[in-house]
Amino acid sequence: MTISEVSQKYGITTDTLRYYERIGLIPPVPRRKNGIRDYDEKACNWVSLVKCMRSAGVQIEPLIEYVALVQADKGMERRKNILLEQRAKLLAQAEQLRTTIELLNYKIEHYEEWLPKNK
Amino acid sequence: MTISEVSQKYGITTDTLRYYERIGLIPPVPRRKNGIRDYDEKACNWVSLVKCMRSAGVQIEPLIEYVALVQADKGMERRKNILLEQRAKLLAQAEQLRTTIELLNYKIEHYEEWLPKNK
DNA sequence: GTATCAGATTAAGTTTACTTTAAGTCAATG
DNA sequence: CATTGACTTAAAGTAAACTTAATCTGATAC
Repeated sequence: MTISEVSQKYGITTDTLRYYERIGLIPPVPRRKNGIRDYDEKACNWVSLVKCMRSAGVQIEPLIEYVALVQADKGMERRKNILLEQRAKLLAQAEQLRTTIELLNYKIEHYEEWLPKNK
Repeated sequence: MTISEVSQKYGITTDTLRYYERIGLIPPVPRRKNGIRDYDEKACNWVSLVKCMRSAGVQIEPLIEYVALVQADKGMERRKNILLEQRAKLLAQAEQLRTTIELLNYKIEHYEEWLPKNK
């Protein structure tokens, strides 16, 4: 799979895909002889994982550490801890989101009452 | 209320409070004769609102527009739309968060199974 | 009365996460 | 066989949201 196909499939620009690889957010992608990237299933799965994490707002730094540990096939405890830490953050974020959505619901209702009367 | 009291109350640095005011994210705060800010209840409520929105990830730009409209006491329709737009974004974000938390749950479980056996 | 400390302003600097630019390679098409 | 278009790298640039630095003012502590 070429980089532009992967780009299309996951909605990530080719620039960003190369950037992710360069900084170690995804492991090195297999290449053809001429140096052109040829994403296999494993590489795609990494892209998919990173896309999921990033669009939830997981930071790049901890992900880089995680990816490096998986590559080196070590640090199982540490890897689990990274996942636990990130999940904790996302849970807190979800809670904050809930609160703010409630507030917005309340405010929007207020406008709903007000607008028909005065318009 | 002084700026440092407000800072403590909401967990926002004084620098950030001044920054927010400067860019119009909160309306001008009342001052004492010597120019020192004296937050009244209204000002505090703005801080509280902005804190809530910002910690949920609502962008500054739309909030500035919203605050300006409220200040000018106009654009009710537009104001409501801003709130609707932001709520829609937060709902989408909440959904993405849910997906990613699920994925993390799954992965963490996997480590939970694996670790006791091999450690 | 002078030192220190909260508060003020303006402008420049920082961080995170990309994005764009510059410059080059290579395969295929007209 | 030149040109088009996708691919490559390295380095510089950008956007959003603060943060820090430099400098100043005025009130209270010793």
